[in-house]
Amino acid sequence: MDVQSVLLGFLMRSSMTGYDLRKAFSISFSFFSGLSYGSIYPSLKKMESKGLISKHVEIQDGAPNRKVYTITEAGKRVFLDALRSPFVPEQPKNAFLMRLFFFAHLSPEERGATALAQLDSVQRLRKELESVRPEIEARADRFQHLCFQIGLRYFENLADDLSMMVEALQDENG
Amino acid sequence: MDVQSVLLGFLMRSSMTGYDLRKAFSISFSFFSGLSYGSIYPSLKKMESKGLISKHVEIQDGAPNRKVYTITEAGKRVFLDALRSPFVPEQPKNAFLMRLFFFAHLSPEERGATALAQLDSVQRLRKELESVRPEIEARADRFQHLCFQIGLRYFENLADDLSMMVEALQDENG
DNA sequence: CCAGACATGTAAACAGTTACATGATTAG
DNA sequence: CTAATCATGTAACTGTTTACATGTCTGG
Repeated sequence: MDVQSVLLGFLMRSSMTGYDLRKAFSISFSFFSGLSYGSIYPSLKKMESKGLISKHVEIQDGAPNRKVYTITEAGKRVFLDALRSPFVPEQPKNAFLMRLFFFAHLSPEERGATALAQLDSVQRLRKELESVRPEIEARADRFQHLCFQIGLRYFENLADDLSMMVEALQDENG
Repeated sequence: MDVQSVLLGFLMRSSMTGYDLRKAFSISFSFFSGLSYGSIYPSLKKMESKGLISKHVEIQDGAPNRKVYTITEAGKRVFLDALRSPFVPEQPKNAFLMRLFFFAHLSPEERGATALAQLDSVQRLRKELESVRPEIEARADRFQHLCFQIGLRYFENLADDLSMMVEALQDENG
């Protein structure tokens, strides 16, 4: 799903500025990496020129004027088409699995330390996710609820795999 | 882990051509998406100019000459450093989760069909992975073995989540 | 005879991140 | 007083895919 479709999706709910969209994304998809302004603002510009969204400028002094975007009928059609289109299943590039693949080149100590570091960071992400759960679920519909659960389970499964590995590696260190 | 480090990793095992490297990658990391020539050949050129690999040309007639690359001592150091470097935990962008997030905009039938399609494609990937298992494990060390198992389990977990979802959506359709 | 493996590479296009540039207001 | 939040945007860079370009050999 490309940036434009995601932005349209959020605009289905309510009109927003680029700044707001970034926040909405980073809250709702806290298990993903964020969306940068460098990709949001150019996308909004493109979508406006294609007539998928319309802009309303709120004059402010001091701060830059707020540009509030609203999805148009054409935009809604494009969004729904994207949502219905068949998708190609994604295969994730996982940096840890790639490292693991070459683990034989490291010493037992280095392997243990690397695996432990990965486990730690996965646990940290998982706890972070759990801590924002109430905030997310407060405004989530049942699908968004499910989405969060699947996202969370992904980290839980990964953590399980990694703890198993850490134990195995510790055994070999004695 | 970037393309260059991965290529160096494979060259640690034996000298190869760009063509061979692509095959090695697509076999070993069948649970990831592949590596294209458009990213392999330029990477090899860069690494050669940095002295990380050296080239030996085998003249062939008819077919283009084979350019066999061998990792240098400098290349080995760079590879090992990359393997030991602390990594940033990755957060996957999962297109299906993004769609799921906006599922409320679809009809119950469309939701069912979309989830089923995703389940199908995950199952297909999983079966494919299972079918190449013997081929992979024949030449794998124990870490590569583990790597494969974790990759496989990722798809198994995903399939479990999805079947649960498909059932839930079928219930709502009656 | 045709598909697929072997083998190399470039160019254009596309997506996205990071860093830069600017500056007011507010909460601790 | 200082960090964070609000608010916009551009430019340079990096990485990657897709399509183009070329041609032989081998197995079914």
